[in-house]
Amino acid sequence: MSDSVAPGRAPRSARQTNRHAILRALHLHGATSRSELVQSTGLTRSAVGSLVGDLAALGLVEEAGSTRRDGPGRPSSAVRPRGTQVVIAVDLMVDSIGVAAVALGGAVVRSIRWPRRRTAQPPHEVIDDALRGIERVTATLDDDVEVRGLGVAVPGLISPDDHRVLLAPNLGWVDVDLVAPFRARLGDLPVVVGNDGDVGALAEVRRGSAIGHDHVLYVTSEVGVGAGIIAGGELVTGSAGIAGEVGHTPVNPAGRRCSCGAIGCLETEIGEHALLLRAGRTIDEGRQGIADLLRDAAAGDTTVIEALREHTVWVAFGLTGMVHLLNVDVVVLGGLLGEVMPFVHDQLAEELNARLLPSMRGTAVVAAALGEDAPVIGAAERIWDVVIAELIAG
Amino acid sequence: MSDSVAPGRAPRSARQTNRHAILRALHLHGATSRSELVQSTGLTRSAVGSLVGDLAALGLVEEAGSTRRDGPGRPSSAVRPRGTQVVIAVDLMVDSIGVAAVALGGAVVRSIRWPRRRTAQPPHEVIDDALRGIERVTATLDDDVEVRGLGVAVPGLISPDDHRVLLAPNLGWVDVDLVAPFRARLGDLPVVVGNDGDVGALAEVRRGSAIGHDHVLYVTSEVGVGAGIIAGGELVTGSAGIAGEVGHTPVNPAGRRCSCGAIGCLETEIGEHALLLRAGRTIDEGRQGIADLLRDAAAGDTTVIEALREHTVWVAFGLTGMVHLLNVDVVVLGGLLGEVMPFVHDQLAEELNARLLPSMRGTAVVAAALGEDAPVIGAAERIWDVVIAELIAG
DNA sequence: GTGGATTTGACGGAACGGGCAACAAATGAC
DNA sequence: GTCATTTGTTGCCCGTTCCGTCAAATCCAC
Repeated sequence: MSDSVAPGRAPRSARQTNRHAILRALHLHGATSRSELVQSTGLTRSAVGSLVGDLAALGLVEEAGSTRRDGPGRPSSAVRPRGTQVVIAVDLMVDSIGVAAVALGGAVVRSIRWPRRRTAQPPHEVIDDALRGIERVTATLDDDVEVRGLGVAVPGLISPDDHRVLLAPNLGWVDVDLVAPFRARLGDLPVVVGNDGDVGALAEVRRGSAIGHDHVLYVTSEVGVGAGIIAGGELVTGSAGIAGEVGHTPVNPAGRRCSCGAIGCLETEIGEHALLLRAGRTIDEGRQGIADLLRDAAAGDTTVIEALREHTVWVAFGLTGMVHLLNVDVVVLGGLLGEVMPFVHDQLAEELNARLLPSMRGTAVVAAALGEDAPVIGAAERIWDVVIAELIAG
Repeated sequence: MSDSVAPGRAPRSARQTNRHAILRALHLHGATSRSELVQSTGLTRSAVGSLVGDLAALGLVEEAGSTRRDGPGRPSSAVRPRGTQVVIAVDLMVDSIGVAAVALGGAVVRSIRWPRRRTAQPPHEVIDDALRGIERVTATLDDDVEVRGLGVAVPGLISPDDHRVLLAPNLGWVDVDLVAPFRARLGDLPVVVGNDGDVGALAEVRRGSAIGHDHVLYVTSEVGVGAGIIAGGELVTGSAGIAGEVGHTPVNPAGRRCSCGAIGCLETEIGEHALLLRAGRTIDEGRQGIADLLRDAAAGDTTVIEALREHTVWVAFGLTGMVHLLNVDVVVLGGLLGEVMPFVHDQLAEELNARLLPSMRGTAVVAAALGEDAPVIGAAERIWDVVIAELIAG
């Protein structure tokens, strides 16, 4: 039970809470007028003025120009996060590694991505590769830019306590510590490691196609299938931080054998391999095979279109249980599931709605807006949450 | 996005927050020494003393006697919720109606339950029936007892905004307002209506077999199957307040036709009717049929035992997806699923663990400790949360 | 253009609540 | 019985927000 949550040891911590509320609002919504801040926080003009002054003194925000054209009255000055504060985000995917510098407020300042061999590789090689990418990114940043933290997205199970990678089957990793090696090379910056499904959900709900929704299910598939859950506006990571591991849920007793040993897991029905096999192709083609397949679908290849149709039946089948359990506003599909959406959206919406209870038929299904960048952006959001809390305390 | 959450307009609202923290701790953990409150809240002795004084002046708590026998030092006085503050909780089940008076701190002061015909009945008849029960309960309360609110549990979909019963298939109700009629007869008390699965989960996590756990899945079945979710210590009710409606999730394409029109819903595999049919009995026997069946199982009836075995396979199958998605500490089974646990616990734990990912194999499965009282106790918890917030504000 | 209405920002005083330190009270250990 | 230890109480201090007032900046009507 969340019990020892110390209440606001007012007044000092009340000010922290209020500073946090303002900085968080600026991070999430971008430039905001001071009068809007007064309304959204419920604080008085004097309090907001004082708090914004604090944040400006810390170099986190700046006030610039007036903003308002509706009605009389003195225009309110705009407060916006300064672009000189960034975090670095790293996304270790199966096929590629992405690195980005993301400013307070969510702007992606720099972003690079390069391919990776889809084979098991020892962690230290991957870490070195990522560090070279980080250096390429930081080298191009302006001199006055400060790096405040590092966020990492990994397709695996992450310990919520010490952020070790407990298991990443698709990378071939078992119990890998990423925090120490990264921190050793980057100074004592705060480092956060998150599951790609979890941070992907966070990215889509803050910067992507589910903005403004409090109840969101994000499902993504490459080789594996993962999900991220937002309930009541908060990320649900589960008891051991491994919520959303839906890939090995049994769905088809008449299905193929899964890498986990069971028969007919969701992953064996809606993962990349499943789609390639349904279309009569081999699973060795990887991302390129999927790209080829989608090009053929666009060209009208009936075999591929039929494979997509079958695939979509199983996607709807798998989503039904999750939506019934969670009652979300919107289901966001990333990875392969997002890529095929242009071809299957109508069929998927129809099949899903047919299976859902009448009360849930309004549930929207959309493709991820951020595509393959979702995890890296989500990793940035995760670390920004931590950094904001730390900066405020100082 | 939960955005307009006004931060602590300190200092006044900080005091509310602190009062709330203390009263909530007393409600959840019962009598607590003042020094324990100092530790758990992080406040100073003076602040706790002042806050407890407030609560005592409001008639909500009392200080009585000393408590401490470990080591030297002045013993700390115990603070405990006063039993003169109660809420009324009502549970409208398919087979029965329960009414209880529950004190601050969770003690059940009075509790009655009487059977109901398992047929559709117009709402006003049920409400009148419940009101008579409420009067029977309140009539026996001491004169100095104050009733502060009413909580209702209903097996149906409840609007989170106005607490209307949008749909209760097993009661035969569509869009029923319970709040107005109850409030009309009980004065302007706060009234809260909740789904039986949701409040059942709350009851088990606060007063039952999942105390202390932050991530809990509660699954219950009578005729229908419902679930309640606790994630991060908070009840997850979903976008429209109808999370946990897992009964009509498709699980068995080769199954029977469900009342909802689909084939092989979870409800048609693990509901009461499913078990009765598997054992070769008719579905008209209702609760009595289940009681007979369990008696026969205890007596060693092999047909029934085989039916329970099959039933359990499907329970494990259904739970697998939910546990993979939510990664809970513990799964609590109520209703029929709890009643059969003595016969199937080992098989269920084994089958579930065999299907779960290795990282989740520690997930515990237990029978609900509160049995059929879970919804009524949970309804009391829901309304107490509201009442506590109101009392604190005053 | 000019003056009034309106909204916002800044400043000073007031109230409120928790932290802190000193002291009194209640117990166990010797 | 004395001392160490822990707890409750009291008075004072300090930080934070709130409130009222005034100046500044804009829109609008004339």
